[in-house]
Amino acid sequence: MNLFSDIRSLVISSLEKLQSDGALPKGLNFENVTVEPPRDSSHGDMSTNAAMVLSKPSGMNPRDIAEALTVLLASDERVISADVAGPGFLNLRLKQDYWTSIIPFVIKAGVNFGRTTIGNGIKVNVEYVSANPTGPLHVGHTRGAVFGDALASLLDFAGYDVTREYYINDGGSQVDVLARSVYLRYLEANGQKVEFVDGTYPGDYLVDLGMDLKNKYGDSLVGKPESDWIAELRLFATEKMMDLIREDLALLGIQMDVFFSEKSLYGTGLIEAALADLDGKGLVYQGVLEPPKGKKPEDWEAREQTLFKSTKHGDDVDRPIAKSDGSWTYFAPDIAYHFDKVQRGFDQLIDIFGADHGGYVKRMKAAVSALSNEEVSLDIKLTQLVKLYKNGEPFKMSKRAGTFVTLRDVVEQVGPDVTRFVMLTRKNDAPLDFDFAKVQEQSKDNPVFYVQYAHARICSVLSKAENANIGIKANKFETLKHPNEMAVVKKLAEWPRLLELAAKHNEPHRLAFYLYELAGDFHALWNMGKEAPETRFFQENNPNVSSEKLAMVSAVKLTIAAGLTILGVTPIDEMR
RNA sequence: GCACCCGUAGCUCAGCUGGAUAGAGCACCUGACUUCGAAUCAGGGGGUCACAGGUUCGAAUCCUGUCGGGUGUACCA
Repeated sequence: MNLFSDIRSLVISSLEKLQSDGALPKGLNFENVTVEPPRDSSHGDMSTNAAMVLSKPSGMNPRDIAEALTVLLASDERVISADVAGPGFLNLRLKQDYWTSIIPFVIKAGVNFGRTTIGNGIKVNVEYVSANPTGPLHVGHTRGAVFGDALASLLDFAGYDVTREYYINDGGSQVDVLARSVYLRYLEANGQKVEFVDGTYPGDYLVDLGMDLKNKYGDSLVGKPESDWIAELRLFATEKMMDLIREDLALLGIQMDVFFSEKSLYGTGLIEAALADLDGKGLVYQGVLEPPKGKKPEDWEAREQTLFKSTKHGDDVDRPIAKSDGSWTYFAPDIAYHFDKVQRGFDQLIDIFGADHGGYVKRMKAAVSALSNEEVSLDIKLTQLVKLYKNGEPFKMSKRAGTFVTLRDVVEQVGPDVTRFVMLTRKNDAPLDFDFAKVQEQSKDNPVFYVQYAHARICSVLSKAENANIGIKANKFETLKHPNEMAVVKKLAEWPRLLELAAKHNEPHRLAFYLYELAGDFHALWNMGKEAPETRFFQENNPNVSSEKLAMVSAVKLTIAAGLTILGVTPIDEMR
């Protein structure tokens, strides 16, 4: 139930009536006609731009269209008044009982309030995290993990058929580095003194793996050449690391549907098949790239490589898919991976990258565009840096020394709910400050708390009412009249619309901001009960009025719960 | 050099498909607790939406250019 789309339907059907009456030309496109809450509530309850967007295509004055439209709209039983304002805005005031009809609907829908079918079962693949399997997830991965997971839930709620996917980069040279690092730990377990040089991973999360290897092989690998153990250790270490990463994700309540191994693309003909597809479209050639301008020309050497003509699909330069020695670049298996996604029948692909991978956006989009004949869309969302603080002081981390802040560190300190919500209080492409002290603070300064507190307050008053045997009214809300009460009810009515927009733009942070606003409207109403006792939700001597107000706050509670659930945050009943 | 992201109140940020007088929070000032949970609320001051052009009925939003910040820039993944 979306009151805004209901009224939009009314506007559209009224426009059609004007057409059949000859007051408006036929063949107009109504796609851009919107019905939305006006910025300033003094203008009315809902506002439509119909007259303005149809002015040019119909060749009519916007005010003339608006005037004709008001007559039809004003005759609808839900409408109190329809006025033309400004250049041709049409402002509607709607009856109180139309707004309050949302309340029983919310109560019936529960945490499914706002669930829609606009996704229409479209198959969407959301790929996120996809961290190298060389260590535990750190705080930067956490943001991508939370964002991707919330986005996946949001799309699911909006009626898409969602697959959550993780691409394991287990095919490249960083896995050799991992294997060598584990080998060093193995030597250490055998009593040798070792040094972690040039690019090996010094983190102590590999100590246990060294011990495991010692238990398995004794000292039989000590002093053996790399060729004897590297393949075995690669496999062993990546499996262990993926176990670790799966555990880390589970701490945040994240469960992937698919873990896709890069390695599985090698030696199976899949890379060759993807590149053959591009070749068949005339997009692969042998060539030499221009040197990049403004950067270390002294290192530059002209090399002939296999290139993908990504410029044909919007990229700035063509991209190498094979090195000069003939082996694949990183891009080649990535092309094959996205080819596989296309072949699995997804209608839309979404990749979540860290902002430091922004340079790959155009080439990946070019690849998907080429591979799918422009039929599958790829949206790439970049998540910006997370800056850590503790009481306002920056929190240093150094990957070189192996002392980075892990996902586990964060979740164990502040809990999964706080971690998730805070990560969503910024738009994905804006940097985020994460202060360990602040996010645990129980004050208005902390949006997680503020929203949870509203939910808990409602639970508290509902349980009081229950003890007094006062129920929740199911229809006919006649006493909800105060502007602050109506503000809350109207806010509730906005939820389905907001959800659709958030899903359409792939922006789950909008839910977090909405919940903060809804909680604010609720807290304001609550406090009003001090000065105006007749607005209190629970009034023992007036069960009828109470049951209406309690129904309203129940609806607020359920909407908060619905929103938090999509974001992966548990609503809390009590905070004492 | 080029590409992408960003520039909105003193600070941190929202701002919907281009829509009306640009909004929150923090901080600052003033007020509200014998309370349906004051961990909250009400009110106040605070803006050249980086700058300059353009598109149009209308621009923080779209286009071009300039300035400033971040990220990335051919045989790493």
